[in-house]
Amino acid sequence: MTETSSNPARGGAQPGRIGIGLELDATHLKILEVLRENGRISVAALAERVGISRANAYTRFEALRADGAIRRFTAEIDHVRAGLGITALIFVTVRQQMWRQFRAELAAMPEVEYCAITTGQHDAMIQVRMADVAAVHAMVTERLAGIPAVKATETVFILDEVIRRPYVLPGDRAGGRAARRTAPEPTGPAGSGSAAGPGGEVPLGKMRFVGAAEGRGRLQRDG
Amino acid sequence: MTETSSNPARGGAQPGRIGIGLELDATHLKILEVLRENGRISVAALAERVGISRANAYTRFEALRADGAIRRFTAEIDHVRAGLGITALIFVTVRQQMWRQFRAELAAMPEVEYCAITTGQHDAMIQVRMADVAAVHAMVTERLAGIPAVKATETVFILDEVIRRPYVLPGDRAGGRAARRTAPEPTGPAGSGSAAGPGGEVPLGKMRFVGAAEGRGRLQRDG
DNA sequence: GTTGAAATTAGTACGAA
DNA sequence: TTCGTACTAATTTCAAC
Repeated sequence: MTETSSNPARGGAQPGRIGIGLELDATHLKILEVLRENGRISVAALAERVGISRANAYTRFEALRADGAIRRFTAEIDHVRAGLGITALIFVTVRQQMWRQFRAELAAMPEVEYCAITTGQHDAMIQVRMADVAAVHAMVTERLAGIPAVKATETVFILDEVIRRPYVLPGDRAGGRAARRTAPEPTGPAGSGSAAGPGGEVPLGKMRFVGAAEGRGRLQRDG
Repeated sequence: MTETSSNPARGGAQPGRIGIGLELDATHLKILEVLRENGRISVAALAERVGISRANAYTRFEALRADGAIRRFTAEIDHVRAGLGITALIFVTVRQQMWRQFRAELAAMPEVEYCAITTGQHDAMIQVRMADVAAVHAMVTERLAGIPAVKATETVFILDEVIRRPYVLPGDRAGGRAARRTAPEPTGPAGSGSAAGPGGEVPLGKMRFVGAAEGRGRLQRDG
């Protein structure tokens, strides 16, 4: 690695592209698994871990980058140590046909770590990291509220981040315990009590899949 | 870098720790900014970009790792290319006093990319990546439903991920356009007056901050 | 797809400002 | 503290197998 290491084939990974450029085999996935845990590992060490030759590792490594399967390498930073100890989720209802504006405005907000368009009651979910609660409040009321495309917002604070994995990969199948649903969980706690019984009936009634239309209108009518 | 590069001073970064181990100055933040964009950059190139000597860069680099400000380095992977094209958010209501079990079960689910404890209507938000919609359904109904600690769930699908930044850093202040809507914020947020502006009243009425108690009970009563 | 050797680069240790 | 330099070790590239 010399310098910026910008992805040379980014152009090929642009949205709208359909075809898959690269067939990912088991070796590719293994490489990704290692790289996910240690993005700074040398290709030589990577080859040893995956069990392939160095030249092969270099080839595949470069192919994964060129294909776009590996977007980039980054450092996981402790935001609390970095001075941004407050994390909040802002659910946004967007005025129809103002999506383009909404996205443009959002792109100009560096405090936004994540933004996804969702089904369900709201239209988008924004995750922000701030120095304090007041900053979140200011962000919502002064900035988001000023965007015409934003019809309404709902903010919740994140109290703790239990799990944070860089990226889930296929093959991340529950190798541990749990999961085997109706079957007897080995180490899993709670004996058959509330949920799935011996017969394996899962209480679906308490589960909700929220479609795009449901629930709308509660925050819809605003000034 | 030799091999796995496990953080040597991880012990000092364990949860519960209060004091700040390292005062982050402007140079540290600059290093983090570069590393966030290119986690595989060599320390030599890093030094050049930040404008410090190589020796200094090595010292600070190691200090940031030892302190825990840099948690680890990782590869950003295109999940669609990796075969996990469906992303969903699952909002979970957790039975009180069963949090420990909930967290333990969650830890055994590798498909979970992110899980945060939140205020608001629900208690936790889980983000999962799956190969297809059916897998999400199976995950919710067969796995989550089987956890006694899970009282109810609400699932929404992510249609598009507009913004995805590795980590927000202080100094990520809106330098672009936009935002300057009603109030002329200099740099930092949290101005004295929460909203307002010259003559610009911000419609606070459509904004909602959702506390921990509000809205509870809708999904609370289940079988 | 693999192995081995050459050239380049990275990481370390030291003294000086 | 930070910088500059020299030394050692490792990585990457390129070749032939």
